[in-house]
Amino acid sequence: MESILIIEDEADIRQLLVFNLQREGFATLEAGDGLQGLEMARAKKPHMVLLDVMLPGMDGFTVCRELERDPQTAPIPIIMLTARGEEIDRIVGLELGADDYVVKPFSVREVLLRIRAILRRQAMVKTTPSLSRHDISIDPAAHKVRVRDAEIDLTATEFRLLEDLLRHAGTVRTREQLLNAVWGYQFEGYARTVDTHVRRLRAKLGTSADTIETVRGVGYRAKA
Amino acid sequence: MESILIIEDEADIRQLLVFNLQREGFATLEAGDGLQGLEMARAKKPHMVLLDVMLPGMDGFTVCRELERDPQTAPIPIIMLTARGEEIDRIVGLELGADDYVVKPFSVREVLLRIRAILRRQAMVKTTPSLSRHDISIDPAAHKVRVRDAEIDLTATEFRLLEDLLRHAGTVRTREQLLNAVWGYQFEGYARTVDTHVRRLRAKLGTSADTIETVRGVGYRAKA
DNA sequence: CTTTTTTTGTCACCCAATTGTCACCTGTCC
DNA sequence: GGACAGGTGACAATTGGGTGACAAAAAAAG
Repeated sequence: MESILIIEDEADIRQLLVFNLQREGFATLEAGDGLQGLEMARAKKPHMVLLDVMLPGMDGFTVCRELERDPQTAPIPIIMLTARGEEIDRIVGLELGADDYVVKPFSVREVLLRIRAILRRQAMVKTTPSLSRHDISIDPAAHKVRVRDAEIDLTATEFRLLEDLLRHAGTVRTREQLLNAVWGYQFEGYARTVDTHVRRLRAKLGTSADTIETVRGVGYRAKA
Repeated sequence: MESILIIEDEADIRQLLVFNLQREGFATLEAGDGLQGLEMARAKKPHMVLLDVMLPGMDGFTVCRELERDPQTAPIPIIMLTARGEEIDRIVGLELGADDYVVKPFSVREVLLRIRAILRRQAMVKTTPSLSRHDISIDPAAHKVRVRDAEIDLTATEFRLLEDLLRHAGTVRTREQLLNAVWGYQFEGYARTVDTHVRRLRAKLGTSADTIETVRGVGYRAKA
């Protein structure tokens, strides 16, 4: 679960954020001043920091700079909370290495949107590498598949299925596992739906169809 | 070294700016009234102009307009110095082509930050390369698009959409990603707005419409 | 300022591709 | 042969994207 550290001296605002973030499924950490926040960030390595600019003791800019300086905490994205909407604050904040800022008074929705945007952006960076097994190579970013240099057309589901099998090449994947990975956890349906998709996939793979092996009584496996 | 022209009649303020800018490593040019400033800008082609609104003779707005009109000086960014903090001044100033403004009395730090911000922004635009894929070439700086040597007219949104797609040519972009990149992260609306804009974009691209491919169940992709 | 034009975001409808399901077939292993 | 697991063809339901229309919003013109 994603943990978020809130560094904010006003208890009301902290409460508000904590309540809403938890409701949205985030774990929260709280700090009432800059120094405490800095220490907590170092100790707990949260996935994100919401940082108020106006803080007693060490101000938000300083905290931000410190977080950026420590290689341990530098990768943690920071969203600045600023009371004044002046351009100057924005520039300074982003120059410091903050990833985004929200101007107070903010709507909780806005904060959530930005948190999600940043997390998504991060998730994207760890882009899945392309895979090659035998004559099949897939490029998840482009969503393209080539069999022996010929590009083939797969539907979205077929693509995810093939990707999962290749990613676990050499390992048997049960229908259950495939349903979870390809269809998602909430999928409740006919287990043999998998069979149908494997069939369609094999048909499109043509001569390389045998890359996907049937393991009788267990599931399917891509040749290692 | 970056040279900055200061057009300001009050000697004290000019002094203050000159002193601080030089300390920060900028070269400075000075003009005490509008006409002189205009001439100096034409003659010296500074990298930036700090322009007071209230000037004897020719006022700042007029100078600004003149600078914008002359192709020789038009690319030079202008920061307006205004005594009144009224919204109207700001709008007029920016409408005239000024890049930013600072309200007097200003802090030197603020002015420096804005100068740096603009120079950084410029550096960014400069390094934004123009793109070409297949028959389409776009020039982000000039905001122009050519399809097979014929210039076509795109709206702002269409342009950003095309730019994003081309910049990620060969990679599928989900509607979500496009909304983030083209519309901004705070956009929360109908995801299929993207579809409509893709349609409009394709219509304008004419024969090259197929450069933008639909990846069913995933998103859109520009041909690599 | 008001009016006009352009741009933009939504929506409803349509059609085709995709998908899940089932009944039936085939092969394998006992 | 019979039981069982998986393959297969067919098919209906669903989904996803294209499209035209439209009103709100923004920009430009007067």
